[in-house]
Amino acid sequence: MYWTRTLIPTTRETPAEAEIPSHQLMIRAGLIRQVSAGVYDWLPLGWRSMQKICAIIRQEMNAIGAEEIHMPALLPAQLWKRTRRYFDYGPLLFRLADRKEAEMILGPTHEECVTELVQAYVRSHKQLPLTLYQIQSKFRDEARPRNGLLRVREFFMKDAYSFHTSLESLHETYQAMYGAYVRIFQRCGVPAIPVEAQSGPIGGDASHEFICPCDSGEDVIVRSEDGSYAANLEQAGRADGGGRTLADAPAAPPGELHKIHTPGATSIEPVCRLLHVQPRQMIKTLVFTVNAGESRQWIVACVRGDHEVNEAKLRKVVGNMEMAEDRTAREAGFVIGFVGPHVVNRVQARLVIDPDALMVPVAVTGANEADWHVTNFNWKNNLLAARCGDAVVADIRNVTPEDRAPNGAKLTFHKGIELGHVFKLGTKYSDALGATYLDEKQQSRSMIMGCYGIGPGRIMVAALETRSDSDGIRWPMGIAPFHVVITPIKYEGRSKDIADRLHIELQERGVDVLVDDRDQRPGVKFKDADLIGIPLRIVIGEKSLSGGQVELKRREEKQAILVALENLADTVTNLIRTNV
RNA sequence: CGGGGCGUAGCUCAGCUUGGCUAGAGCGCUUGGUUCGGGACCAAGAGGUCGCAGGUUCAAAUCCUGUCGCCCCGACCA
Repeated sequence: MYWTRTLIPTTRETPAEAEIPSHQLMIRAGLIRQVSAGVYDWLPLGWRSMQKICAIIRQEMNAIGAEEIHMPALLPAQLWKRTRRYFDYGPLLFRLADRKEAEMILGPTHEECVTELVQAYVRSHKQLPLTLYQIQSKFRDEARPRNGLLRVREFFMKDAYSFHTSLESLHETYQAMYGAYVRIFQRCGVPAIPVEAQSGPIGGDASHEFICPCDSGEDVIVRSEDGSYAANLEQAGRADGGGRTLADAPAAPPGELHKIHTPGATSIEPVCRLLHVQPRQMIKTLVFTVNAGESRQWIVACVRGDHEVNEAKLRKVVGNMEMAEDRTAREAGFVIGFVGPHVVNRVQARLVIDPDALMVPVAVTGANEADWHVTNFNWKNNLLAARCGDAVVADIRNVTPEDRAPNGAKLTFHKGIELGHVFKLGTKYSDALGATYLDEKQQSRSMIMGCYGIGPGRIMVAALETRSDSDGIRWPMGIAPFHVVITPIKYEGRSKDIADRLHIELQERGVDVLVDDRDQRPGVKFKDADLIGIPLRIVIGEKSLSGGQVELKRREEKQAILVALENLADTVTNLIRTNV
């Protein structure tokens, strides 16, 4: 391809709205252009890279026996109502109506669609296992799209779905996927750490995320120092998270519950400042609700003042709850901002106590009265004596750097970008949509499913975030828009002839070549070549040409080497083959 | 959804506080010339509904109201 025949709108200046490096570079190098919040055009360079990423994904999917299909992005709402996700997915779901007022959605994921497809044609255990995948646009009406391609409303996703007659078969495919994912990220040249993620209905090791460690990431992963344990923050367990019961509450020291005026201090920090206590001496009390149809159950969750409630862990204890709405909670008698555990003496609620909160012998906590807290709170004195029955002790908080991994090792925290997710689904969708098969004994059974997603756009973001330098992008060879950029100092005369010839010669060897045929000063061409980050650059200039040579420079190295023209094609193809 | 910020040339921004005559700069673009190995220089040009609507005023980019869009922090979400 010739530079003047394509569209590579590089810019010297960084657009104001781009904050993270990958976003700035994608715009400056002319990879993408924003159309609206979280919606982007893919320009030629960006699209070339995207297609290479997708090609790698396809090869690895096909290699483990997954078969590509394509499903629509536009889906009938009806299908999603059958699994209730139409209601459960919330405002993240794009909803629209067609001209007949029929409700439609834009798919944020395709479990319903693929399960419905499979139930239509697969009836026998002889047809299973089966793995189908697609690479396709997904739509999510994100509350706040941000950070360029990191969080967007329309994006590509590779989503694969597998169907099985047994957990063993599911596990086999899961392992194959896991292996394929490792190879995909490796071939794309981005680091990706598999971490334990929330496991859903099957439990155990049923879910892994692949995270690229990077400061711009929105996820937090926790690793043990010895590298043997890695999980996302939501999932991360700790060495002493379980085992305690109410009976372990520290004995009651002497002293009465003491009310103290704390006007306007509705959170831990101001209370600590006002009363000169440490967060770890406080008990943080949060109110959640479980809405089961018409009935509503209140959940009061207590963690130590310096800890955070982990909603996923709490959900495992109490079922599908959510943070209580401020107004309704107040109406029910919770003085939001000043709630203490003993509120359960007044309002019917289920109490869940984190072990560390339980072990605070004398605590400061809310007085259940606006602008008041209490000191000298003790579980045995002030609560358990009366209401031991409904309370449970459970690990419901995020781990902190002070915690130890389940295996006892020290923990480290990293931010990262989620690139992919493998997940054992179970029978949630096959049950809801009737995806059943007949087994050898003519028994009808629900298929067991797994699902496996990758965000190709995020792979690109991760590559740019982790490899760029102050001059611009440094594409990994495997996903670079072009392998080589040929930069004639002057695109005329002998230099032009050689550039054109090399272009053909390299292309015939399957090399992707860009010739900078612009009538520009060399400095401009060099700066642009660095910015768009093509891994190899061939400079054709009088200096070396007189000796029958051209300069070959790798983007990540400062120095160019001189290569004789007749050896160039071999040298280039070798470099491409040996570089990822 | 809560908080903050911004919409002026293709891009980055000034002008707005204190209303005033023809709305500016740099980059980019066009033409001509001189240059030519790390974002050249000279000259001449093209390019603007000042986001949109309404209001105040003799007069609005500037003040007021509404609205749309975009960005950031948080909440939500995987």
